[in-house]
Amino acid sequence: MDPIQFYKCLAEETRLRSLLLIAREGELCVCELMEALAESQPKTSRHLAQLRNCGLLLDRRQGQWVFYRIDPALPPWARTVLEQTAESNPGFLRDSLGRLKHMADRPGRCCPTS
Amino acid sequence: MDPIQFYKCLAEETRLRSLLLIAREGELCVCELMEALAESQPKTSRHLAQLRNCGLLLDRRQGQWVFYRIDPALPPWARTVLEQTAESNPGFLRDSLGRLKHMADRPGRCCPTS
DNA sequence: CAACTATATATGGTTTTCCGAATATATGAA
DNA sequence: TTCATATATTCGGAAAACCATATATAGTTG
Repeated sequence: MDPIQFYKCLAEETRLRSLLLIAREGELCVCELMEALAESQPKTSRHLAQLRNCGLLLDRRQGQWVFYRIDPALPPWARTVLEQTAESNPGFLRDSLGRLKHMADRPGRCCPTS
Repeated sequence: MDPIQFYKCLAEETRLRSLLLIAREGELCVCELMEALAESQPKTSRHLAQLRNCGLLLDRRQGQWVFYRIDPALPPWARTVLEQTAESNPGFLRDSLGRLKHMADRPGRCCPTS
């Protein structure tokens, strides 16, 4: 994991929020992230694709939905960075978490999360 | 410290190398960083100014030289991020540290470092 | 098969970032 | 004051990142 590429991935709101939300929730699908972030579908999808291409996220398809999770191969130092950021900046995710909690009809997971 | 602004600062080679070198050495002047990074004077200076304006670095003038150090007000989580990055990516600074060690006529510090 | 939902991608344009070159400022020495 | 060194900043252009819109693909349901 190249540090520069890693930090470029974190240096944008949609991507950083997505990463921290996914790290916290274990797994989220695109429509859940759209709701949590209050962003358009193409924008959400595009940034998730970038995070997958850079090796930060893995995806799995379950029916109509695609669920993203942190790539377990992500090096420990990078995980630590994500954890520190989330723990020390609770306000950064507050609104997104609120919208996620209140979201109706969230798709169910068929397979246990990590 | 806004996480997005912080990560934008880290998402560029000259800036990330400068930060990690300064964190490791305690204090470095512009000409030392130019040598370590093998970059031009305006480029080096411009990125350092940006890091100072964002609250990551402080500077002090000593004679003809300007020494930069990590701003002690930097929140602990951000320091942790820098430490983790440096510790876990030794190769990232190898060449720069080599050039710094072999640099001739490095300016002396008059005042004790932190 | 058609219709619907969820997701992905392509296109074109706007904004941001980055850079080199030139110039300006500050300090120290003569 | 003049010269020399170290650093900062300005300017114009090039490159990269980002976005909204439109369209394509995949899966589900009927």
